[in-house]
Amino acid sequence: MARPTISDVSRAAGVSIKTVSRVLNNERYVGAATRARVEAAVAALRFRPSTAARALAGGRSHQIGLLCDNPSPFYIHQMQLGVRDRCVKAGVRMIAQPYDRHGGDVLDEVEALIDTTGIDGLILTPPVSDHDAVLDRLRERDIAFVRVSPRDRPTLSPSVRIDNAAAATAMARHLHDLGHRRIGYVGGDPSFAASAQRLAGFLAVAGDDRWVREGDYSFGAGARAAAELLALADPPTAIFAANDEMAAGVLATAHRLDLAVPGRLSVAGFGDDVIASLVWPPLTTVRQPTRDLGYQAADLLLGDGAEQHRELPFALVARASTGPAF
Amino acid sequence: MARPTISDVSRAAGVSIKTVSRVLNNERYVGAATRARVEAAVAALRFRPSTAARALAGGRSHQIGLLCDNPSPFYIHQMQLGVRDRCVKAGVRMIAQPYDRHGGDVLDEVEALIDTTGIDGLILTPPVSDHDAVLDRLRERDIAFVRVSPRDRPTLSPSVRIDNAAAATAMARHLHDLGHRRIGYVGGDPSFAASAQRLAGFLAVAGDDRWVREGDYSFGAGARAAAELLALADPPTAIFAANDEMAAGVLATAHRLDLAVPGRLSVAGFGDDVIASLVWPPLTTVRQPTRDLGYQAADLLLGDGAEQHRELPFALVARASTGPAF
DNA sequence: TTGTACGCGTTATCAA
DNA sequence: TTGATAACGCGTACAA
Repeated sequence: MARPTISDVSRAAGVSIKTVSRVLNNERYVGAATRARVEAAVAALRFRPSTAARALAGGRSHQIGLLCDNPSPFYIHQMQLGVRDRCVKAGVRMIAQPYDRHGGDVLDEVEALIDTTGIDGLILTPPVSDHDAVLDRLRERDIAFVRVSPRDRPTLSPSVRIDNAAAATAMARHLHDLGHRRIGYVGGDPSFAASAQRLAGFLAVAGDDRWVREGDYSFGAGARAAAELLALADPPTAIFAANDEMAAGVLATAHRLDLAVPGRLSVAGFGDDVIASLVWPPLTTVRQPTRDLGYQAADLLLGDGAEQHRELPFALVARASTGPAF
Repeated sequence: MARPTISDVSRAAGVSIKTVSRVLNNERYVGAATRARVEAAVAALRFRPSTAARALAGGRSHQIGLLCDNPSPFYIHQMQLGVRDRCVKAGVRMIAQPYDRHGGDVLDEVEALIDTTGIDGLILTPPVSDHDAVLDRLRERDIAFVRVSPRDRPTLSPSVRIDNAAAATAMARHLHDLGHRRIGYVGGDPSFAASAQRLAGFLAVAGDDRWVREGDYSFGAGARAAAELLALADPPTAIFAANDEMAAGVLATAHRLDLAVPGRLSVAGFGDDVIASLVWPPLTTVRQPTRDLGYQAADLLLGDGAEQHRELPFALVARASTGPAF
């Protein structure tokens, strides 16, 4: 039994092809009885319209793209799940496109995606959300897009974000409130907008950058930065890393130096709270609601286009072992 | 400047539309000079064929699906990257479809995927690789598919796998060689074929199942099983968990009981070796070459169909802290 | 409220 | 080795 087509449905329902099409696309001017008969036929034949034919005839492909690369697979996964959920509800297919921000030509990939699939819109996550060449091309080609956590050009497109600076400030203040006065900070990959925002938020509390070190969101970077910080004459009593993976690295170094015990070094992170709860002692983290970012981004892209920007709340998840250290 | 079409290319190259099509599809019977001229025009216009039109006219969509759900986002991510790489090389688009093995109707999702996108083939990862209803439907509809790590029906389709039993045996033997005589085991979600295979491999060395406990691949399951095992009158001196996340859970319990120090409890896992290196002490793991599984699966699907099955090697990554415990 | 005719961009068929 | 023409399955424009 081959795949049914609209004309099969129209025959079964005793109406014209066009009427079936109207029902499928929720157009007005269809009698209730007619609509019911068509819907019954669609269900009976398990008919599903061909994306290819729709794209060719109508100019809409009912597909959207999701461009993702991130140091954390958790981030990518949650983002995919969030976007996917809303796509399913909207009857649109998500084309998740993992890409490599180091190798490869992103601009070319994006154009290939647009040209071959005919996607109706695109969701960009960092760091493509600030890739000017890509953004400009999307504008030229008049492709709708939503950016997740962009740094620049706020009016260019709808976007969703969390307030990274405020989140980092909240964590720094939390550590300060616990009694910490020398707080170390391990920064993230500067190609991500979030990195600078988090650092700024941290400095708003810390004041100076004596205990600030560079990182790149990798475990190794966290471990190395911690080694450097803890070798100082006046080492920090707490270290806040710009993501959970680096925080795990900090913790590994702390273990090596026998400092990973309650009352000694406190370690905090920022992220999806997955790694945070796997390591020991469990990290205190600023939890980023990644899946919600996906929901909101998809909603903005699939919605009526009226709304422009959404900011989501973050959560500070404090855990026992981050208590005062002296 | 709108997207160029074949007819733009044919005009630029001074040949017919059909000839351009021949070049694009690597068909025979195209003169070398003609081919060169067409290729030049394609490059100049940055032409890329529309998937929609190709699918409609030719019956091939140049798209394949990848159906993934897994307790580990690392697994999903690596699998997507592996499959994607080979798809790019083959000029085929990967439609990565994260699905939810608990909620939702997988069979329906698969059919929707096939009907709407017209994919030419499908890669199934556990646990769909053993979902009989899905497999039967794919056969009925004559959709090519490759399974990753299937348990049953070996002749049904090409497949790629690792020898889970041998891997678990290797780890058990490793622990035994280190001097461990009471080795605990935390099993995985029974809906995954790998779980039974790994348990069998473990038992081949361990002999009896006194220290075997059930798990579901979650951190909490590992933590609970470890608490149970370590409360026994004759507790294990090492615990081997069926994945790294449960191993991290075991470790958390060990920390709570002050056993996570060299010379006390040794903990081993199985997985992508990412969590393994984030926790402390670092786990000894059997590393599963997930990205390679993706490469091979895609190669089998996109290849000439001659080869049927491939088995990939695993690696035992031993780390310092898994030494003898007495 | 419903139906008819046409075209979207590509591949398949068949002829040259 | 090349080219003309008819599909593919659906949405759009317009007529009824």
